[in-house]
Amino acid sequence: MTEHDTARTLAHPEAAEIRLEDVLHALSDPVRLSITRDLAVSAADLACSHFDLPVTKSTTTHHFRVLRESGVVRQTYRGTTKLNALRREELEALFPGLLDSVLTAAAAEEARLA
Amino acid sequence: MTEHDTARTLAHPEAAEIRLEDVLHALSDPVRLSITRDLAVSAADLACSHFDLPVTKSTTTHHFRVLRESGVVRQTYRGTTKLNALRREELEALFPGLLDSVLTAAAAEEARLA
DNA sequence: CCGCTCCTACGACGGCTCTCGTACGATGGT
DNA sequence: ACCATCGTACGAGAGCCGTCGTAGGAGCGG
Repeated sequence: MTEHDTARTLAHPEAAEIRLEDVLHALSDPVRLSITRDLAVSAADLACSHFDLPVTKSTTTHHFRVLRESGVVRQTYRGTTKLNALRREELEALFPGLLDSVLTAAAAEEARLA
Repeated sequence: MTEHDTARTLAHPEAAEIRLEDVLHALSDPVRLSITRDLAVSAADLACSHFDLPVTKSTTTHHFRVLRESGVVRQTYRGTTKLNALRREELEALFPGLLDSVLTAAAAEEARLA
């Protein structure tokens, strides 16, 4: 290891390549929506292992890949852990208000069903 | 026919039964998003046959059912034709700003890719 | 009554999705 | 050097999804 940024890199779509349908599809899964909400309220990036999800690690990996490939999150390796961050600014520039309204809607629905 | 509202009725979810994940999933399909956009800019309700979609009638029926069962549209029979209307007020009450931001995002993406 | 149009039902097919288990690579600490 | 931890890859299975064709029901107009 020459540096600590020798980390493997992950394929992310450019902002211009992000497709609305893919974002909506990514957010239409309960597990992924939950991940997205957790990221939204967290100040710092979160490691995959920080999430308490009702699925196995294999499935968790799958969901994070869907979120990354759809452009919802950006992932970077940091040692053995992988950090996740919402691509807020980019999504806001592409689809103004969309992410916020989905997050608000998710919170409203949770409150409504509780 | 005793009246012209002898029309068969269709099962719609109550407002309280509408689930965010179902709405997002409904809107994540290009055909259904296109239908939704057309309904949004139309003053009156639109018959299924008014849409020029790249799929057969069978598939069109399927997509309208997904939209109806997810709570995005309300469908009523009017003679032989079936009229479709967005459930704007109900969706706005449940998920404020969501539909508008999706519609705006779809328009933005269309402009961006053109 | 007959036909026309609009839409539906059903079955089918290919493909994608969500899920898992097991086995493995990569990193960092001891 | 070793091992523990974190995440990945791969294969597999069950189920859903989008698509179609064909056949048929419901209503309208003649």
